[in-house]
Amino acid sequence: MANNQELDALFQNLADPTRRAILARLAHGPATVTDLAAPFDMALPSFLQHLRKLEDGGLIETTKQGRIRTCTLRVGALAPARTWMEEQRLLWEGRHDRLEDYLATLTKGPDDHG
Amino acid sequence: MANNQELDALFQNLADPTRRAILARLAHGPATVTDLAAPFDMALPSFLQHLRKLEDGGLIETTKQGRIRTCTLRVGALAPARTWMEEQRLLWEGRHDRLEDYLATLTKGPDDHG
DNA sequence: CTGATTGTTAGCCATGAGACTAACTATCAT
DNA sequence: ATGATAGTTAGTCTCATGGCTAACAATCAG
Repeated sequence: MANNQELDALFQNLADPTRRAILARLAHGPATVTDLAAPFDMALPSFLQHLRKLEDGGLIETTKQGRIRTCTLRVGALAPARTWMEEQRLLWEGRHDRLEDYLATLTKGPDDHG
Repeated sequence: MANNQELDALFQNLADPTRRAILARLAHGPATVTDLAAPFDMALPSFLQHLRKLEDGGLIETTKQGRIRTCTLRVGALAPARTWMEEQRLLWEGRHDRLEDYLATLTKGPDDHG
């Protein structure tokens, strides 16, 4: 099971549309900073902050060669998030059995003014 | 495909450990505000803000009966997030074919200081 | 060396998140 | 009515986020 803080950072990273778009674009293959930044109506330094967050969160890797920095997706970085969601779904499904049971206790309560 | 803003709010909601814990707890069945709040070392108003965020984000539903507010999970609320991740994964896997190709272009570059 | 390209750093600013206390409302029990 | 219980509202505080400009560093082309 992933650490709480890891999930915090992961979901936090995914909570931004710019960063999700970056990931989606990188999914098609590596790209340079300038190429990545082009579609966004945003100053470069602002954009770099997003890249840094993604890198800090382990979602991408970057390497610099000359003045060109190339960004690559870190496949598998999303795994902890998927795992958490899967756990949730299993719990929810397990709960279905008990739902009817719970509803029964409600109608048996001392007062239902409907 | 889910809207960007919907995903923003969804992932933002999941980026907090308190809120994830609330969801995990609710996965076992509905609970009242006080019951939910008990395990957290946090003032009630602070806790309520989390509940409100979850409700605003459509992750939970709440109903009040007398002075008791009962919170319930909204099953399926996580679906857009799961869908986005699944899309990502498909893209990544599709990319694998082209990875070797890409690496080939690198080694053919003007300079590899390896 | 000069200048363009590519990225980086530093510093500023507005906003929102997430916590708190204090005071309040509404319900239930007696 | 009184008081306890359950939740709410209002207002404050601090810090992180995400944007900007301006200036800088480093590399490549000529």
